[in-house]
Amino acid sequence: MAELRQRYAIGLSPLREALSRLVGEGLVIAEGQRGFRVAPFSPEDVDDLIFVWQTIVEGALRAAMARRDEHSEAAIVAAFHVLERRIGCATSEDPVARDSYEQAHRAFYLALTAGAASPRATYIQNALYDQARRYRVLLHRDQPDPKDRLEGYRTLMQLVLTSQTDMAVAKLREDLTIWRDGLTRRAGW
Amino acid sequence: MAELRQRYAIGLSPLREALSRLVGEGLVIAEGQRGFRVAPFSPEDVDDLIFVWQTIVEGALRAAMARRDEHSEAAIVAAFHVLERRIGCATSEDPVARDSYEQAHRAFYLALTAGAASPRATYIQNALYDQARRYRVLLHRDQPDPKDRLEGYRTLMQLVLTSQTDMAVAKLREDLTIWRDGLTRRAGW
DNA sequence: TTTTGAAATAATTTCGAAATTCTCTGGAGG
DNA sequence: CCTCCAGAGAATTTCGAAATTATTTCAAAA
Repeated sequence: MAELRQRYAIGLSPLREALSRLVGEGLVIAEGQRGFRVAPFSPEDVDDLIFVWQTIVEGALRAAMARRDEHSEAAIVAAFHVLERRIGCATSEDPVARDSYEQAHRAFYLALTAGAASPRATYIQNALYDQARRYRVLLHRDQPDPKDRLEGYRTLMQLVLTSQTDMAVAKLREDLTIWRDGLTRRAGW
Repeated sequence: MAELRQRYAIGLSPLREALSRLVGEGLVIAEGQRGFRVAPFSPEDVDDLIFVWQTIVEGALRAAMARRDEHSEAAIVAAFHVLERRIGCATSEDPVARDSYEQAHRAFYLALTAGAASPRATYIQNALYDQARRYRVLLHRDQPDPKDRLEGYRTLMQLVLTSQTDMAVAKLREDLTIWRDGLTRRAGW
């Protein structure tokens, strides 16, 4: 705690409060009278993360697509457009540029399910996205070609926009499986 | 804050920390420099709550049933047994007795999906259960006959134990719909 | 009469120190 | 040689006061 206090130049109270909220988001674990610690990494944790993400996104996506909202569809196209412009930043060395890509990437996935109009699903997706980031950085060096990834997102978007629900869900599942396998190989699990 | 500090006889630090964690569980909302407040009630919130609950439980239930774990099945039977013994406390006036029923009720639902072995799904289900409690108390006076409810749970359990996945999911969905309609009628929405 | 602005009030937020709790070390007993 | 227990040390946790920020009130001007 002393180290963190110095690093961020704040007192104990705001530090404890920040950590408490990170507990709620699953990034930090608190044990009574034993302080806070970073949530542990493990292959099982990755599987769990992917399982819940898959479940929530599939549910939200089906709900969103069942509604067929015009405004939501426009938002998806808009989010993809931004993602397209920033795809080049995905492998950048500049943290600011990479962050701008990550933001667009998150926004794209959120836009896909925004039509479900579920604040809780959005909140959970955001939390899971942050949790996945801890593993994503492990893959930073060896990622697939940005161009290919973009085409994957385009395919997904088009499946959503043309109401091919099951195909879209399958595409999501496929992407997650690829990601998981890449991570598993990279980490040597 | 002064009132809460008096009520629980604690200082500001633990109070703030407790509220921060409730933020993570969705029971409290924090606005910067404007303090904490109780998360608002609304018909839309009920719909969202039910939607996410339905999504998570369905996903976890399918995963759990796909595994067909012997130990998990035994845990379900055990949890139902406890629920059966405490069903009488459901409409009790004694808060302690009612709490023991609620505990068994929660444990039963958690047991159904425990086979999925997903810490995150369990965490989310617990959080949603706590959130639903805020609405459940509104229905406390006029609840269906405990005996009928117990039979509903028994049916659900048997569907799970006999691997009738789709039927079990349908039963869950039906129960939620009934609950929602009862709540909507009771609150005059 | 309505609006604007400033002072007063009341809230949230932060800080540093005190109190409690846990962990580690060293030694005695089995 | 291993186990158990007590004391010193280091951590977390809590407290009350100070500082910051938001809200309300009241008066003056448009």
